Amino acid sequence: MPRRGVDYERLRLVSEYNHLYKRGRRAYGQLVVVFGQKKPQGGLPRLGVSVSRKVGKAVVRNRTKRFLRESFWAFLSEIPSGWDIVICARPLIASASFSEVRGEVKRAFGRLFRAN
RNA sequence: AGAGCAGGGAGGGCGGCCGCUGGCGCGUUUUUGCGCGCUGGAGGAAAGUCCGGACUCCGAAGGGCAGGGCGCUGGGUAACACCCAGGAGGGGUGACCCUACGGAAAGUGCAACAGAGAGCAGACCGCGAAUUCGCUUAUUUAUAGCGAACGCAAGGGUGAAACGGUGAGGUAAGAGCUCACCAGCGGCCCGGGUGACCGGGUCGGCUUGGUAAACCCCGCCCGGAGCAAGACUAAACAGGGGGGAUUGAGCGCUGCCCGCGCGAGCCCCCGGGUGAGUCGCACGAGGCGCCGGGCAACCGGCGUCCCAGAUAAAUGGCCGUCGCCCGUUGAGCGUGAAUCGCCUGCGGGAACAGAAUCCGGCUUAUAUCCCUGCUCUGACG
RNA sequence: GCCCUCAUCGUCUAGUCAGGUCUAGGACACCGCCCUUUCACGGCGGCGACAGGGGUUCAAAUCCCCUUGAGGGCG
Repeated sequence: MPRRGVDYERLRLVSEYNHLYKRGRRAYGQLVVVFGQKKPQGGLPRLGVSVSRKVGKAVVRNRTKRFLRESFWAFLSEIPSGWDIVICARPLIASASFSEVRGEVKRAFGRLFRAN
């Protein structure tokens, strides 16, 4: 398995999230909504995760975020470089297992990158 | 063996691969950063935010009113609405459990419906051969009967609640009207206890209801906001518009007053910009062990340990194995027979729940398992 | 994270502070009947709620405590 410690970064600024929500490309699923856009300057792919209180309590939200990050790392090699990704959880994800979440993210990524 | 009471504890272990995050060291790099190694990384409730503090700012934390909280006694504590010990009342056969448990003869208020009457109460049915009047019998009186006035509150009935209970005397009928005992209230005295209170004696008037999680009275406590508090650095926008007040105005920490402070340019609203980083931020009323004091909560001494610190926010994913629980396979074993236990194979399950300034409590949620002490019932000895 | 507010028929609300005439009132909606040739309007009647649990009280939508669910503010 190739080493993948370095090859992504995290989104940290509120303005970057808002920019993706307004300008980014979207892919809707039952459990998640994925926003994405290619940065003009390129670089490493960056991930942001958003889980609102509507999803559930703190335990559920934390588990959901871990599932989403784990899914992102699983398909990191399929993401073209220079993309910013935000994965938003939808309320139904609270009762899903990890394999279901991973499948959802895989399908959403497929739709998101299909045009490229 | 069954049922139960009280207290305490655990909240899966080990290993592999891939990852996340804090610290330290080394290497590399102009720096940000990156790599490697070592090491730390959720809970008993981290939760609800219901109390109490620490801490920070508001002026140095002042006074009064208003407002809020608490409420048997003694102790513990930084503090508490918490904890410990005790008292009283109530519940349970019992082990034990529960209690916002000051004051209703300081005052005000409230009590629907029903009922005669609901707070210095009242008379519907009823009771009444005393007293007065009328009528009937009747010459009149007496007697008897009926009705009314009047007297009474024992009995019936209403209600959540009806102004002590039982017995005797008393009376026309009755009534603490009188007496005995009992219950309850108040005063005084004696004894025990730090105290709440307990035990006993004596005297008194004969009884004086409920509600204070209604207002209130009494005693004690509380200034307000909250780490998104607050301090600093950097960057950026603007140097704007409207209004107020104009000399003891205005402002300064909830409402008012006093007091105090600032005080010539101030205040309020609108609009605009940045919304990045450092500190606060983890050594503390700290954990563990031993000894001593105390019934206990807890306190003191000594030794030892450093044990999460993010900021779109860290503990996860996959797998192996052992242990636990549930279901099930087996002409297996205890065993003679099992629905009981053990072994074996297969399948499934493992709760409540995730630190965000930090502590002490309370409350609520919690699969399963373990330990200690005690009670009741049944059987056997 | 910290600090607040609210919860009543299907919907919007009155009543809550000062507990009792509350088997909780009104409007819209819904159902049935009347009116009309029919629909609408109008009239009459009906259905239908105190978020859940406990406590105080003779008595709780109202007072107190806990839980649950919505909504808001603070950098």
